[in-house]
Amino acid sequence: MRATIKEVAKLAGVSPSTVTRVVQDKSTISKETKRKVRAAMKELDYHPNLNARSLVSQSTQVIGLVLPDDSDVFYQNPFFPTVLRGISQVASDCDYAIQISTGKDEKRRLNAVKQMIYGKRVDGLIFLYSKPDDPLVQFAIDNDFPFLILGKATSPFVSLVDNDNIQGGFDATTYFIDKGYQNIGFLAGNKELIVSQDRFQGYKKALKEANLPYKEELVKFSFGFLLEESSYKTMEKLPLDQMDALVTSDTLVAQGVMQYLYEKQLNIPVISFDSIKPRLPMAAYIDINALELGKESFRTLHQLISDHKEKKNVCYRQLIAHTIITR
Amino acid sequence: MRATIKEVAKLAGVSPSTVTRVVQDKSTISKETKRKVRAAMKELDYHPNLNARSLVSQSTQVIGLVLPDDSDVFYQNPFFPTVLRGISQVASDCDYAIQISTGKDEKRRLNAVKQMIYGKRVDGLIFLYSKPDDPLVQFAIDNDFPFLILGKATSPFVSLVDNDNIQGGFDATTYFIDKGYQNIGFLAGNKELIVSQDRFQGYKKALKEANLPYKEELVKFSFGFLLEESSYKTMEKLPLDQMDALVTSDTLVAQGVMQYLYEKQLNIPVISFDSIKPRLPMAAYIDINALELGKESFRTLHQLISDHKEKKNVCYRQLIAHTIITR
DNA sequence: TCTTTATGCTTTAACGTTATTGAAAGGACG
DNA sequence: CGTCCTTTCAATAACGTTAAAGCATAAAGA
Repeated sequence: MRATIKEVAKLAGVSPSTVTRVVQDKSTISKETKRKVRAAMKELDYHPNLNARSLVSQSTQVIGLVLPDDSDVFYQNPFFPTVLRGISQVASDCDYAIQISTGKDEKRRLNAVKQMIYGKRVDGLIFLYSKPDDPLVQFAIDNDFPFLILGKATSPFVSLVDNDNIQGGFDATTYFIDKGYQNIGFLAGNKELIVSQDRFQGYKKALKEANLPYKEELVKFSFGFLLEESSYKTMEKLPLDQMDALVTSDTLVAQGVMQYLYEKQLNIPVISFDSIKPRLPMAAYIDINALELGKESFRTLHQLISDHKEKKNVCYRQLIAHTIITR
Repeated sequence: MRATIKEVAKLAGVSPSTVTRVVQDKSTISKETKRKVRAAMKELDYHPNLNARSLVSQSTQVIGLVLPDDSDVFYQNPFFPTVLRGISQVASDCDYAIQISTGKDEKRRLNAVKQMIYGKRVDGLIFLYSKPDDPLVQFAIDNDFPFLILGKATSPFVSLVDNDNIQGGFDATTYFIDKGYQNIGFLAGNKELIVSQDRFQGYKKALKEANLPYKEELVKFSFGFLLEESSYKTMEKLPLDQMDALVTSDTLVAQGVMQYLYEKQLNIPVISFDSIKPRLPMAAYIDINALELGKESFRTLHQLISDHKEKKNVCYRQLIAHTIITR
């Protein structure tokens, strides 16, 4: 049986609350008392019961991670483990533990989130996905619970951490401009996605600042369930002979593009976005720095949690810088 | 502020312990009392404080997942999210939550595990990796804490769930034998790994049962940090002209092999092991069923936890069947 | 000398739940 | 009519911790 704080107190010849004060190391305690208490803790191999602590202190030092549905592609994405690592690294440095919530369907996931919040099992939540009108996010809002979305905004006034896609599109395009290319194409995935829109916006901005003309015929959006294949096909519609470089918005798009270029024996330099080093021979890629995204998520949530304790109602929106990696 | 059990009791006109009994739904309670209590719970939107519950009941309904080091390849492996999904599915059906432990280095991860066990934050642990003399596993053993390894045995008497690699090697080889091939090669990764050994054993067993001769020259083990490349090179040492089919032990090995065959324009059918559908044009692959591996892990741990409560000291070793997927 | 202030510790009362014990009420049975 | 169950509930005492308030003692200032 594990030793309790009372036994430590008795052995050290002090009261339980003194042991607490030594553990917390915040109040004024004499050297001698500290020594005695620490010796007693060591001798009895004392470790506090965190449930008891959470019960009285109203805080758990645990955060919850809300994962997307099982079916979500996110799961197969190397982005996910990397973000997890980032969160986990900072969390463990701050002595926070991580609880995750996932499940077969939305009902179960909502249930898990309810348990976390109602059951007082976590101090805050990070949503590792973003979709409009998500009931789990809404639940957190309704309960005035500290949370943050890693991704796009789905409602006003929610905090979030995301990568700067406008800047990304800008940097990708500028990379080619600096190399002297004049006719730079742009091929993105689903036009409805904010990611695509933002990167496109960055693309246009780069052209404008370099005083290069925007040519509509060099821009295409592909769509379809199999993005790789639809991008392959969209390539056929682009005037490749008038293009000397191509910015793509996505790993899958890039894969379709590269496949096409390889088969047609074309040599157009391509830049894309990814969170891991792409296996394809691209000119360069924008590394979206999933690790830092994870780290900053935790830091921001941490801030949100302490703000919440002080009844402050704030909203943080952080954009994480990427790195451009050239071959 | 959240309603407590006392307020529910007062509203329903019963004692707090009666509310508990209604929640647990195990004792004999009159229909009428149940109705009143449930109505009160609903009206006050009551949800129990799980920390308080855990404190007194000495159980948390949470399990811990111990992930490997950040540096581990496992992280980049699609195996990981799938196993996680499997665990999570069954866990959520059993009303268990999941806490994860990972971190930059072993020291931090050990710390996290200590917090989980000492702090009474979880009822059991699943290790999502297996390596010899792991201090975290040893810690669980020393503390007589219920746990299970998803993977190979590292010490005697530890419970585990793993895929049946001997059977896998056997089935892979038999697949080719049934097709009429007589000269089946075997190429594995690191010979020291139990996985390689087991699959090799299955390979030999299949040959023997089919009364085919075992030809040592058709068997090679490659090794090196970059398994894909070393496998590519090992291919040069195999007498491919005397071989009409090849069993490989691993996705990465298979990738090197396929690359080699593609470049040399050779047409030797290959079979490999994987947890997702391989992108390469292989003859077939052994799907190691990561989802079921995860599910069974939780079920077994669940059993271990209740065994532990009854002071039973048992050791389960489950092997999960794979599926053979042909093109 | 008397008050103030700082230091160091203890006492007390929670936090919100559940397990245990036992008691009241009602019925069955000899 | 008393005894013995059953059923149904309540009272009480934990579970292990911390926050808040209070009480000494010693040092410093007036």
